[in-house]
Amino acid sequence: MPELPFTLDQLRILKAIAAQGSFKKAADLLYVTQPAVSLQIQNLEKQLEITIFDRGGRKALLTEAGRLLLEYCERILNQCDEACKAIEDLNSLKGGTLVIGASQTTGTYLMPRMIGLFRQKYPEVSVQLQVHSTRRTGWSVANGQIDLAIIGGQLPGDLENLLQVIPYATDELALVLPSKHPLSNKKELLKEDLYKLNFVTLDSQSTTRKVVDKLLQDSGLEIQRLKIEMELNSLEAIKNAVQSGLGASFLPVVSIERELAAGTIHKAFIADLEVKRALKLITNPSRYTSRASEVFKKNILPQFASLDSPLRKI
Amino acid sequence: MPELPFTLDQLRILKAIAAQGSFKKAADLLYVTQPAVSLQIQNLEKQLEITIFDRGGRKALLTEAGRLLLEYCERILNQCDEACKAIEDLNSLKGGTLVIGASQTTGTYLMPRMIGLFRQKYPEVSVQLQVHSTRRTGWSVANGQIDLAIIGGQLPGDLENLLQVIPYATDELALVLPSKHPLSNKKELLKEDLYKLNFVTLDSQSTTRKVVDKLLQDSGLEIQRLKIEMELNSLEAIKNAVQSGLGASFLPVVSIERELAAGTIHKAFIADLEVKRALKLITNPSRYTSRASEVFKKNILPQFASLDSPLRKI
DNA sequence: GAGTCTCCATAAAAATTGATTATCCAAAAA
DNA sequence: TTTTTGGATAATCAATTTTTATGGAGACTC
Repeated sequence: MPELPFTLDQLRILKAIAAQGSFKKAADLLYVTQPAVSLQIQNLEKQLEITIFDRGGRKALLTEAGRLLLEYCERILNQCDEACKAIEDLNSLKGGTLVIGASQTTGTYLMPRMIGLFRQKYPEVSVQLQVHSTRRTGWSVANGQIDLAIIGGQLPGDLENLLQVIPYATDELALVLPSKHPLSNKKELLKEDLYKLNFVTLDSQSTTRKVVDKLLQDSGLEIQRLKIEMELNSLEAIKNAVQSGLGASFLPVVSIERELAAGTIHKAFIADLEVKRALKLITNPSRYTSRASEVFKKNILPQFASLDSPLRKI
Repeated sequence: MPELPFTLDQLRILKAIAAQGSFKKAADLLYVTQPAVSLQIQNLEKQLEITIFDRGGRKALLTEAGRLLLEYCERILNQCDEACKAIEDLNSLKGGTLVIGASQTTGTYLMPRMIGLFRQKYPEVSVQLQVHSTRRTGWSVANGQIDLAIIGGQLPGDLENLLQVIPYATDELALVLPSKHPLSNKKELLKEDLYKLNFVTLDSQSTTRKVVDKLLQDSGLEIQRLKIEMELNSLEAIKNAVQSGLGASFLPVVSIERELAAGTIHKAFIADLEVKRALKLITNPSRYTSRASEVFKKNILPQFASLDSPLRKI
């Protein structure tokens, strides 16, 4: 590993002298004394074993070696300036990348709106959204591939301790029926009515599915008695199936806002049963938090947080 | 003029850490202690107001800002390395340019051989030859446009003192006749025979012409009695004129070697008259001497110098 | 899970580097 | 000539950097 034969300061001085044609003027320009520039140039010449300036006449003129060095000097200093600007932009959120993680539901129905808001405020920060399972998202946050994420499922125990988990919002999983289903006229269903329905569900690996199963089970239902018409792996597909009258399903309300408004899907109420899950914000406290990430968490998320979230208070 | 927010040393350290994935290993690589590395990175982070490394785990990982900076860092350091190499090449004569000045005669007949020899030894140094009048060449040397030059005439007095003038070689100006000229049979001519000749000469502005006139005059000849058939401004043109039988001329022997060997031109000897002029090497002592110029003067010129030149002794 | 190791941070002391003031010298300008 | 200007040099002084020594936190080992 070779020693560096010059410093940026020396290059800066070299450039100044070349521009001003004089050691003294360069010194004035750089707000140092003339001996300082003299010594630095002498050091530079000694270290590179070249003569850079002809000091003979009234003006300090570059030698051939001097001209050669000046060329590189300008390039190097330009790169330095550019680097500074890039860093500044990053600091002032005029650049950089924010990587956000989310589970299927949040990623599909919530994040686009949030990211839109963020980009409106900081159009020069590029945002990347990664939709993965809770588990995978958790690991990505842990090893820094994702800056922050919102998940709806339960993290593996080891990650639970490693990451910072903040309750963020409550996501209601509504029971939805085809709008022309006989039961869609009843004001309120009973739990037992569920056994009469044909369900279209997410596949059993899905976090959302597990959450729903667990909540139903906790409320005293025997989930093996529920009839499952089919298992699909996309919420959109399930929505279409329900609208086509193929069956009922538990779907996040955020995912069916449009359909409810249009009346193509019916949301049913069940006595003594609310299927709700907590959405959680996860970050990695042991990692550097980018400015963009910070701002997203402080300014964007709270606007979508539920009232009981700690994020509301900020 | 903005302060530089980082030093090359810091960039070097940054690069080393990024490459090694560890502060300690970087320290070892750079032959410094680990705290030195730590502090420099801390300074860098403080000055740029960014976090560069996540120091959490086993390895030091770059943050987004770190990666951004590293990119510029590599570019900058590469430019530095390149600059060093270019300078080294210049020092070791593996690059650079040598600008040589010469008058018409030397430039045409002597320099090409010298430059050939030089380029054979240092093929990577590009050589530029500028053929101009003695006067103009002198000024070019004075203001540094030419590294060194060989002239055959007299410099203006002021330049004479400013420049270093070293006798370099003696250039004989031979009286040449058409080979079928009646006088070309005589073993030796008398001075008076010159009055019988028709001369083809360089134009009267030319340094060589002035030198010849002066030497003839000094030897007692009345130059206004010499018959001048025509004045041309090119030695080659004169050579052709002489070969065509149009007249006689005084020409530098170096310029007619080939013609003498071929017998197309006759060189006459004149009793008690030798027309010789001194070729002189001129350099500018108050200016930086490039390595190439140095080497040319020390190693190439002597091989072509006459025995009485100081350059021979080197 | 206690012990050990590794790696980074920190504090104080030592060394190196760089800047300044005060002259000096040489060359250009008057 | 004399004066002026620009650069070199020397000694002092200040700042930065490096080192030594030490502490603490996380990661492997048994």
